[in-house]
Amino acid sequence: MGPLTTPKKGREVGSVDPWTPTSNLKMLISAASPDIRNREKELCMDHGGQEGLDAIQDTEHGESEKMSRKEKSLGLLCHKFLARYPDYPNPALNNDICLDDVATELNVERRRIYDIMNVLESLHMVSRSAKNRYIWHGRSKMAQTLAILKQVGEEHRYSQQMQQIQQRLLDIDSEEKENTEAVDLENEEQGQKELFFVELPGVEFKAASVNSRKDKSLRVMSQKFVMLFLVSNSRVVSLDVAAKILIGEDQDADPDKNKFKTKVRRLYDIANVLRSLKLIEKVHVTDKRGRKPAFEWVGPVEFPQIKDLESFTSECPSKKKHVLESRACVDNCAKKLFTSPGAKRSFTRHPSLVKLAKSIQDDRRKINSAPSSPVKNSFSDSSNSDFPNKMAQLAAICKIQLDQESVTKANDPKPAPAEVGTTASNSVELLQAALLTPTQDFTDNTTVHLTPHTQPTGSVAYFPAQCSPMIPVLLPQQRGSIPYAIYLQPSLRTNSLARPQPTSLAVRSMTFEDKTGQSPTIKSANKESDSNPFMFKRLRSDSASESSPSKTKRTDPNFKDTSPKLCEILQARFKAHRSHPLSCRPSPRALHLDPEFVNTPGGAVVNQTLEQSLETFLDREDKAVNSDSEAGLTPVRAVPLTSGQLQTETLVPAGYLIPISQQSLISYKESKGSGGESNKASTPTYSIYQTPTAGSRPAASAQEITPTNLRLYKPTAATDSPHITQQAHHLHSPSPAILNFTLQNLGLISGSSPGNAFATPQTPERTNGLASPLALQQRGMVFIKPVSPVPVQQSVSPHPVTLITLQQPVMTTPKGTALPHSFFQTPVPVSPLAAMVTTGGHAATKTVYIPQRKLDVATADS
DNA sequence: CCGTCCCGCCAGAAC
DNA sequence: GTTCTGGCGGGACGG
Repeated sequence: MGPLTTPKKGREVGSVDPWTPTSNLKMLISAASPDIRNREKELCMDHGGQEGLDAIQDTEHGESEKMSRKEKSLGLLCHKFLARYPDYPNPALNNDICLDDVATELNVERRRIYDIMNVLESLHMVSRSAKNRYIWHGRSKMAQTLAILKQVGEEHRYSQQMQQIQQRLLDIDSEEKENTEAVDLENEEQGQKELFFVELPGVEFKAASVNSRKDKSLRVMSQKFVMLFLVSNSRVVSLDVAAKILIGEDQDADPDKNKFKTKVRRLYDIANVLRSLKLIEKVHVTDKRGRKPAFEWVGPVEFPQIKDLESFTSECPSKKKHVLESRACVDNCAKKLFTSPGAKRSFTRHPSLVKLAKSIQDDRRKINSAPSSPVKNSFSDSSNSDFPNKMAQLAAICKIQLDQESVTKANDPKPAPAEVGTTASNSVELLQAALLTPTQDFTDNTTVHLTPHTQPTGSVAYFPAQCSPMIPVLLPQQRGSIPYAIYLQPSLRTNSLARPQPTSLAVRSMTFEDKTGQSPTIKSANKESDSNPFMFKRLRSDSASESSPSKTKRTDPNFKDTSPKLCEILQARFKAHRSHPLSCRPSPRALHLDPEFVNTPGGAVVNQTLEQSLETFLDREDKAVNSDSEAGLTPVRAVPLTSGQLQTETLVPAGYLIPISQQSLISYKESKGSGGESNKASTPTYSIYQTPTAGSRPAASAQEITPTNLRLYKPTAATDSPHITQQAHHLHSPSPAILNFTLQNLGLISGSSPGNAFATPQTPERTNGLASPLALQQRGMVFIKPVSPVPVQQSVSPHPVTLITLQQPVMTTPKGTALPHSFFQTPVPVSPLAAMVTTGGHAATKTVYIPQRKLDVATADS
């Protein structure tokens, strides 16, 4: 904690006060920065020179009471605080910050510390690790954070808003109301958006539990405020304009004066901290009206990282992009994902992962032993460990899928129809979905979490989450050769970034919960009604497009959660066939979960956890199916492919179609094997949870699973190999990258492959039935929603949707993409996630964004 | 008088 | 119930 402060001079030492150290720091700081100097001068240094030190000391130790207001200012306090920590802390060291200690040492009330911490947290200079604790990150994440904030700000059109507001103020002057129009426009366009807390890639995590506070308004406000600077050309933002923009977003209307005043007060609080950070300086702008207080950005303007981020954020997020673009995005995502898969490497790279792995394993053990326990802590760990697994799984899956596909195609042309929803595009979709989801989720809350790549864990989480959401929505179609993935966005929202991030968040937050077991059950039982309101909403929204963005978004998070869960669920279902409901602890989830943070608004949601998400996911699917049919939406149809694969068509009004290589197919293993029951049944879910994957073999599950599945699904496939599959994919799939990826994975896969629980169970049933009929489908199948039409599905579902089969393998069609999707889907949440993750650590985040963008785009299009 | 913004009440979330 | 967080706005301070 205090190391920084260490050195002190005699004087300080002499001074008994706790301040001493601080004062030294101050001194240093002031020396370093003019701003500070000035400030301090005012406070302490008045006398002059050398004395400054003395003065400071004196003042400080003097008494708190005596101190003038200035001496007690938040800015000065922040300086003191900052002086205690290095700008670029050694991550290896313990950078814990204990609020109590800080408050005591700085001799201030805790309340004040919160103000500082909230602003610092908004810049990711600290992250909350637990109740009274924060972890100091210093400026190590600053560039990335600013880059992201800039992007988010751009997406929100802050610069435009600022201009509009300025015009209003100036032009019309205060009196005219005309502004309203502008405002309205803004609201309309932006409306949804609102922001979310933007999270950063690596950081996050912290204590899941802790994260949820409802608002975090100061944090969000701080980020928005910073965005304004980053977005504006002049780098100067007047206080009133900033206040208005911030007010507008939060709540429209009027609230006026008081509200404005309050906002301004807060802005001063934030500004003081930012000034201490030397990111802004106070200035004055003079317009018609006169001189107004304003702040000028004096921090960094360009961020190297941006590229990456952009790739993630901007690209994906970009809302505007056309569908085609979305495609591109997808590809990008896929690439990223794949690359990440290169993952293993990445794994190795990330030390954190390695470290985590152990802990994760431990956690898993714990989890297994104690199903009910949530394990927040483990999450992060588990997540980390999962990554590799996931990666492996993905690879394995890819391979398997390819093999299967090849095999199936070659050997069995049988119709996959049996399977409910098979979608080639699964993997892709998943990815996309994942991406999208986040966005949606966030919209509601307004906080965007960026969890980018940096941390694998987090990324992992993201993917899954992302995937899950997407999936439900999307239905890949494999018509002929054209594959598309459709992403449904409930509502398109402007905030692309937000969405994605949220997803990630959700995932992390999800971490898991005990609930899963229950919820799943319930859901399965009631798929429609209860379980997933979210799902429905999403679906609806997507399909119908009506739903409010926020809702959708929320849903997304769920999805995310679900995604991993889905995998599990699938597994569970499989197992369910066997039957067992267990409590499940989702070890795997834990993996995903990364606690990241989830700042999302609905922190709670996050917590809900994987289980829920899974449930939701399932539900969604079901719902989706149902809803589609019921609502008239067209959900996805299962169309028999030549090979017998089913294609799902989704009708999603709002959704976007993204061409994907093949989309993942979704198959419903269960349907075959267990038939509809599984789907319906929550049982499966249970089983899922219990199963294996999650619980029992956390780590292994992911990786192993894949392979296993493959085997199970199609032993044959193995033989064939990817080539065939590939070919097929190629036809369909557009992205070579994916293919490559898959190929690689295949190779990888071969390597790893322990069987998975999933696989096993499924094997018997499915293998036979499924295999033949649905080569592709089987493999990849992820499933999806299907509409009634689908033959196979019926068993599963009429509910359609849900299906998710475990099958991971399927993916083939879509080539690379497909594979990935399948991974996601298939493998239990975790595995897929893992895959995602791998890629993702970095990519993941980005990926996420992409989807969002797509969504956005879609929306736009739609 | 007005820009700043300290201070701390108090509600809500987290234990 | 207690503790932690943090929204919020009265009203003081300083120019």
